[in-house]
Amino acid sequence: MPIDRNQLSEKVVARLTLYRRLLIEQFDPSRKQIYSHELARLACVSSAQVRRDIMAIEYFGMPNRGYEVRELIDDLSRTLDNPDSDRVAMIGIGNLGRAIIAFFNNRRPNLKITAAFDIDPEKIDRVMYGCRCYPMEKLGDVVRAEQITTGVLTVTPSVAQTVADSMVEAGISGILNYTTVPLRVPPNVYLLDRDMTMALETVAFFSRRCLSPVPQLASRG
Amino acid sequence: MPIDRNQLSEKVVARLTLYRRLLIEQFDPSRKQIYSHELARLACVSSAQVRRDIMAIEYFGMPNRGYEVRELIDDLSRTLDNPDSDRVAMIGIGNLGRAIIAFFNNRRPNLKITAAFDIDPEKIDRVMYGCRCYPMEKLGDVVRAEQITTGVLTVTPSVAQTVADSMVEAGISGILNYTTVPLRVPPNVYLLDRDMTMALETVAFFSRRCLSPVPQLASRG
DNA sequence: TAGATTGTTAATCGATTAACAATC
DNA sequence: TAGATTGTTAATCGATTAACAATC
Repeated sequence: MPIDRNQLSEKVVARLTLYRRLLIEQFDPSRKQIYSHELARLACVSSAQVRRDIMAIEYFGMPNRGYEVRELIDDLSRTLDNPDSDRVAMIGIGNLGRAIIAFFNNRRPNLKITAAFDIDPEKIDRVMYGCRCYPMEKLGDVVRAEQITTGVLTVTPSVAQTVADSMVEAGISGILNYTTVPLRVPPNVYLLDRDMTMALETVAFFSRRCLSPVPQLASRG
Repeated sequence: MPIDRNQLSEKVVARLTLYRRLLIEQFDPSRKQIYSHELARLACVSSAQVRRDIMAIEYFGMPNRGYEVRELIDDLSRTLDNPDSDRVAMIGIGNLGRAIIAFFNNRRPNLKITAAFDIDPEKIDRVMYGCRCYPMEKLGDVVRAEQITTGVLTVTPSVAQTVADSMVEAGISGILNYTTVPLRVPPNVYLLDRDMTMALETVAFFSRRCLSPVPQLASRG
């Protein structure tokens, strides 16, 4: 029975992607099995957390034997991956946009940013790290033609909401927002805000007292 | 009576920094008062959320009058700002590190990255956006000399934990982690993980769920 | 069998929402 | 005074933790 995607929370999905990466990249490949506490150590979470997350994708281990690594990776991929592979667009090619493209298209071949958009005429038609830059007006056309579902937003604050609106109109249903502007999107579009200013100000605040904030651990992602 | 910093959660602090920025940058400066629902609209949160957050810093508005903007900004600053201004270091000057330095030292004068560290000899002693680059071995000395409390980590995954350890040893008590490695830090050090890979994979996952054959247009405007 | 690990259930905790009373 | 907004209290919801039973 396939997993119900809608049952998985943002945090769970984020941790599951981490578990898979750790299993592939960091776990001793000669080992066939892994215990929850081993994975927990790598991911810096509790072992109960790991077990609960894995149960959420309906894969089950064996008492005192742990989890079959190969099977676990496969089940994680079945849940996390799109059969038709995701296409991602970068909107805004400033310093940050370029850095993110370089970051992904160097290291993570399974998650590729295929198109980029900017208003600067000098950048149009350039290709960086296998990613071509189009003029902003072409956003709708390219997104539809290449069936892009996800967009990373790094434009200047003043146009952030406007550009986000046209992304939604073009059919993008997931936005990773690196601008400093809180975005308003319809409920059927998934939005993740990664405001760097807020992040650094928050860290600076808590670093002063050398005391962790009261509630939960810092959220990953 | 001063606010107890330790009572404020990570999320509340993040929203408070956002409210302050919105009040300063986006709110009509001729208006003396603001209602919670106005601020809520700018921040894309509920008005109850705004009221609760503001109550957390023990500033109180008046029924049917709202909040005094000037007083509210001052009280936010009293809670959020360090009297001696925070000093931030960037550790690792790749594409991402440079982009973040440019981002902050251009736009946000009140939060300056004063020192950078890298192992590449070519980068040593260069100055970018008012931020000087030192060799990694000088980390401890510079951090102590400049009284740096906060660090942004953008080094390659293989050395992330080692470098984080030396940051902690140097006296840094807040780390903003942009690497893909979950870090282990002592409980008296505040850690915020901002793994871009996890973020993009999570957005890609949920954008699929939202995908509908006929994309719904934004209902607003 | 004994010990370790797994999955399950109940308890706890925090954050958000809803309902309401207070007040300008 | 009436209406709108504020602060307070109770209810709800979700996530995590703790205690326990099952099993290899």
